[in-house]
Amino acid sequence: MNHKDTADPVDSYTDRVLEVVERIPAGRVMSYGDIADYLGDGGPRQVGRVMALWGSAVAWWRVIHADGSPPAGHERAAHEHYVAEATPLRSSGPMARVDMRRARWLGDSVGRR
DNA sequence: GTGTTGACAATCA
DNA sequence: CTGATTGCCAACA
Repeated sequence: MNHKDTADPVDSYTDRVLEVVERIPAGRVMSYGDIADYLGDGGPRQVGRVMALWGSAVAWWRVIHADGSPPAGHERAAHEHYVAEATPLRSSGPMARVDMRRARWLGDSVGRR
């Protein structure tokens, strides 16, 4: 029958990444690598690609770099959200970034910190 | 099939 | 803190 099924559910991987982002509570953030690690597949670049395409449909400001810096080109927009969401910031210098040590959120890890 | 690019990450200077 | 370098993986020309 079909030689190859055109399975195009918007990419199962894309759907999985967006679902995790939706799961991130306000005031917390996850790094691209953390999401990839949480899914157990792909890499930080694959997550970044999904966010670039569908990020506008989710809380993209809660997905940032591993060093706590917002995505390129949206630093200003992200900063507005952090203030509104009461995200722990660390303005230890000329540029403000998220305090990953406190804002980093993992799945149902109760024993965080 | 190869080379380049990208909303990345970690390490070194 | 800034910059450069390497590793990683997928999409694109």
